[in-house]
Amino acid sequence: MMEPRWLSEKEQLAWRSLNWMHDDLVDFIDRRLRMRSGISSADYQVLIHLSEAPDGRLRSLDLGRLLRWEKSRLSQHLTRMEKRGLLSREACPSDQRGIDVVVTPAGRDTIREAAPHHVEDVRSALIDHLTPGELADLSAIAQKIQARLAELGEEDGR
Amino acid sequence: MMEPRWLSEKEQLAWRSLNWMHDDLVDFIDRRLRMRSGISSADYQVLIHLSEAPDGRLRSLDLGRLLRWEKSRLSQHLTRMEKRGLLSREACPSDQRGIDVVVTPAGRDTIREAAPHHVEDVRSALIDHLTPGELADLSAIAQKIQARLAELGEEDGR
DNA sequence: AAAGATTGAGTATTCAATCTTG
DNA sequence: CAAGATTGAATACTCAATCTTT
Repeated sequence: MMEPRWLSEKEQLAWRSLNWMHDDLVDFIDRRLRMRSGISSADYQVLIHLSEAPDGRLRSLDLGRLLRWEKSRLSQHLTRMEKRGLLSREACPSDQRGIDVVVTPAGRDTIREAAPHHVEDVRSALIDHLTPGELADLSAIAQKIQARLAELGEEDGR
Repeated sequence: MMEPRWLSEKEQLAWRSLNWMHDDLVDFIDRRLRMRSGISSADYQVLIHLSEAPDGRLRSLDLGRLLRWEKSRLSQHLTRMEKRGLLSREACPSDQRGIDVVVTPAGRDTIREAAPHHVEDVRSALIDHLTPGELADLSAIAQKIQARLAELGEEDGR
């Protein structure tokens, strides 16, 4: 068996830094949202997608695609948000199997209050703290890795 | 109230790409570890730190610092790994309040089998797929953001 | 009282099984 | 049977309360 190509110091640092940075970033954003607006990052994503859709309404299937969530995760999360009065579920007119998810007035109020602060947090932690060049580099690298992972995912599934 | 500085298309893309990339990356790494070696990424991190420590032994407190985990998360995770025979807990000689965590022979076998494949996965998904320049950029940006988040964390706590 | 660690309750996420409609 | 969605069980993480030792 071949001797494995272990990671160099630099490579280890890159891998660890990426993971730590992202953990810290997600932690920061989530904490700020919960403290100020009483919602999680997941809640925020759901509400943003709904509030940007025509009539604040989206088919559950489409919402799931936008969020890139598994169907059962979405279903459980919608149940919790519905209980809190942030959204409601209605029968889908075109396909009786589907469900329409609709943001409530309370949900609109919540996202209208939360969004400006959330954007400021993303700016102060990430966007405004990098040079335009760094931000462009980061964006390009992220997309390159994503494309690579899509390749690898196809290999796995084949 | 001031009109919020919404994110531009480019800024949104950077923010979304970073999140998607990291989610996909974590998913890929975790799935490969579970399929091939029967352990999660969290298990892997615990075992790596233990197996690199003298005598495969680490104080719970130190292990927690290395992992950057909350103490209760660590405790619950150690309980599960202990049940599976990957590690054991022993009384700490120097401080009766502390606990020593020790990797078992089974734990050593597991990590010895898993590590080379894991490193290959990190290489194929991230390291080897980027140019040295891109990797250096990514590493530098990640560290810069981490430093920024540490600043912001202090502001919050103050 | 503070430090190190564990426990139990509440919340999230995933997987498999199920149910209804196309 | 396939597609869209829900449910229940199993696992994971967080928070607050607790216990023991310093």
